[in-house]
Amino acid sequence: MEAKPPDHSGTDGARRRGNGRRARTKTQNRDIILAAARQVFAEMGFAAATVRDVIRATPLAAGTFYNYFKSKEEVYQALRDEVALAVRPGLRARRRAAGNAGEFLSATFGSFFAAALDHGGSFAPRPAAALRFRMDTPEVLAGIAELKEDIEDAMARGVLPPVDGGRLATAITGLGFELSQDLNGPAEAAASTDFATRLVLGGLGALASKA
Amino acid sequence: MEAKPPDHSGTDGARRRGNGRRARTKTQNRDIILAAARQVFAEMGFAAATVRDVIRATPLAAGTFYNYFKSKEEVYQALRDEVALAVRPGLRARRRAAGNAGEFLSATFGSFFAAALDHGGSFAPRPAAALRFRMDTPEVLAGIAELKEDIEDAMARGVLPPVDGGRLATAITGLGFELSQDLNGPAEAAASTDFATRLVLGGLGALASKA
Amino acid sequence: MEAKPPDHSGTDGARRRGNGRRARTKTQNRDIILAAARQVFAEMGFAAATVRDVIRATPLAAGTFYNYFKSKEEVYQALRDEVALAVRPGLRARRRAAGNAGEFLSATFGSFFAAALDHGGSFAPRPAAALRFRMDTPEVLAGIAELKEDIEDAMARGVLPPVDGGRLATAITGLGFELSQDLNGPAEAAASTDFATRLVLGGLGALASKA
Amino acid sequence: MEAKPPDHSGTDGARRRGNGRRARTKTQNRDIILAAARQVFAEMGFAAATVRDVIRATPLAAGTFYNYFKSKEEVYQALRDEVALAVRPGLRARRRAAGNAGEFLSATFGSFFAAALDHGGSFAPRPAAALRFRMDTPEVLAGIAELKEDIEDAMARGVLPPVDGGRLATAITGLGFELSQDLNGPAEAAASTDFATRLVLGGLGALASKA
DNA sequence: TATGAATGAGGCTTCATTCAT
DNA sequence: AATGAATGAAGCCTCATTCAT
Repeated sequence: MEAKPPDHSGTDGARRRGNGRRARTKTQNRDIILAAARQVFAEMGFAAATVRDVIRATPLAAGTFYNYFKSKEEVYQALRDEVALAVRPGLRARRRAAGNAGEFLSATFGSFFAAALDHGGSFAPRPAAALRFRMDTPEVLAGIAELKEDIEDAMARGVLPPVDGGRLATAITGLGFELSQDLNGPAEAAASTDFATRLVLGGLGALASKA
Repeated sequence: MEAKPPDHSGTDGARRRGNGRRARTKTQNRDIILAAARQVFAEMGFAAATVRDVIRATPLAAGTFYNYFKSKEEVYQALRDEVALAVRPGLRARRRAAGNAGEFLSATFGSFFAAALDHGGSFAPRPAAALRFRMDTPEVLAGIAELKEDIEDAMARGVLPPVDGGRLATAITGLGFELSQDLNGPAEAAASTDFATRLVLGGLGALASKA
Repeated sequence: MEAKPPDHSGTDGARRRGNGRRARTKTQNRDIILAAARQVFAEMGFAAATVRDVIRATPLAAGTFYNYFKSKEEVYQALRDEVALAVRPGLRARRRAAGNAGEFLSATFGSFFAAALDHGGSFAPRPAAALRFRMDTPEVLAGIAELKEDIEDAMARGVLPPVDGGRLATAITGLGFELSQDLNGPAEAAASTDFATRLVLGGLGALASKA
Repeated sequence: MEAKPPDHSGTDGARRRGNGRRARTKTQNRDIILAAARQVFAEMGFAAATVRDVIRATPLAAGTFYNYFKSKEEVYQALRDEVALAVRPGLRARRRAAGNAGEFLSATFGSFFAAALDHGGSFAPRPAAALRFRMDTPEVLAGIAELKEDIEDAMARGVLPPVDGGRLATAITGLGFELSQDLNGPAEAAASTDFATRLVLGGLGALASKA
């Protein structure tokens, strides 16, 4: 129970005043943790990640995490909120503005593959145990939910034919993830966008003529 | 080091009351573990489940687990392989016998969803924190490779139109896994099979007319 | 989550077979923990002691503790039970056999000071923060409860006069503890026994003649 | 490093709404902490209480605690000293003025129990796991030393019989602390005073007739 | 083979304490 | 002085895995 005073001196005498721990402001630290969490969740998946993993991806001390979040889940929530505010409005807008199914789909797949590329292999296989995991990070789950909504909206507007919206969203999601695994550059992203868009576009026609 | 099923019932077949030597038939323990693992993974999700959880769902001792599997991942693999082994041979035959794209696709998706259903939740998402994951075990990877071969074979036979075979296989795989996550009964499996088959069928038409 | 295998090889090649960890049997380990707990509780008091403190006073690994007890409190219970069975029956017998108040009291104080001496300063001041703590270890609490019972029994038998039994037990307890703090040898124990016995004996007379 | 009461109200006397400079009178924070500590110790026991608990029971910031006290123990000491300072001078006077042993003892025990009562549970045992403890802070030790002096003085004056003065002081101390643990109101304090006084009074007669 | 106790790494969280502001 | 975020030691406990029997 007797805590020893933490050793702040360290081994480098240049640490003092100004660029020490006070160089990191409160808001900065929150962002540092969020950034680390995003990366860690992307790399090893939310379920496999531990709070310690997040902390380790940070210059901060273990206890500092708990000044900002009570648990891994709470970080997750914050990430959701953040992404919801930052990434998705644009995609939503494009989808909502889509005048036809092709625009809707190419916006969707194009964004998805672009994001996958940006995340530099975030969705790619891990070496761990030679297994391939695919984790739904916060933004992904939120994105799926939005996709579902947008599909329903598009159907209501006549932009998409009236097919099974839930399955369509699921199908698009699966297509997107699987095709994003092997992306190796913008050219492939474009080709995959084209492929997926046409596949689903054609499929929609077939589904609509029957349903 | 690879887990091998025990071949003999050992020396204490009379240990359990009531059914004599049947109580210790070979590979029984392996099956006990697999059954427990399937249930535990289904109940709490693969990521959240621990080896201990699996053992606890078993009448066996902790050490016994390691006579059969090296890790949780290996059990999972075995669970997957079980499906693959049961499903693949028949699937291959049906695909090779397919006279048109619809038969090819419905055989593929139908088998896949049936297997997913049989495996009662092995693929299904877990509540909240236990997010979705997917593992490509060797057997599964082999299954995907087979799909690719079969697609090429079908194209050569004119059963499928000449599109990008690699992407088509990938697309079908993604569609299959994603749609299999939410299956809740045979009716849904049939509906998903129908949906996926028509989607890809229509898509193939669209892709073919351009490519 | 990936645990590395514990290093059992150590640095001494003579560790193997026979005198390794299997040299400690299950029951022995339970006793080892109990003995360590008794000492730790006596040294620093139950409330201040941690499970880690107990483990550290042991050659066992941290996790082993939890094979035997769920918590500090559970050890405490076990200690109570143990002491109840081992130490106190003799004292009880002597008190119950006491033919007069003097015998009752000298048995009580004599046992107490002997135990204090045996415990080699268990009740003595700690250097910690220059404060003196007096903790009621399990045996102490149980002993106090028994003292109360025995007093009532003795009053019923006419061995003790009918005074306030609760306060008498408390008074004897306080006297015992305080006098035991400065004991430096058997001679002092005897002198303190004599002093306390006569003090209370005389006091009883005075209390009885008024009450 | 010793905690000193702050002497000035500082520069921001107008900081709290409503009562101007009175809001920041000197030593106010020290008293706030002491009051919070008294309550927290009473509620959860000294051992279980943490500095954080005390701070949380306060409107003050964590760091402020350390402007006044170095540790939990120091707060406890201050709490004790408070009593001692309030009680000792009067007690001394009464003891020195005592014309007989009864007056001497009832003054001693009466003051002690009254103080214990005033301190509302500071000495009382906590539920279950938080066991009893007693601390002899410098002030308390000084009080005991004073008792010893007063006893010798009383013996010299013939007010107390010539018995072992050291042991008598110790006995009175132990009696006092132990009986003070269970006090629940003024009536009990009076009863305990009466009980202890008569017990020791009678005991003194017995000890004297032998010694 | 099966058993299950032992192991110790490591996850989670809270704590006492410091220190820039 | 007062603040309160940062720190990291250390408590608690569970886990995967080993190994003597």
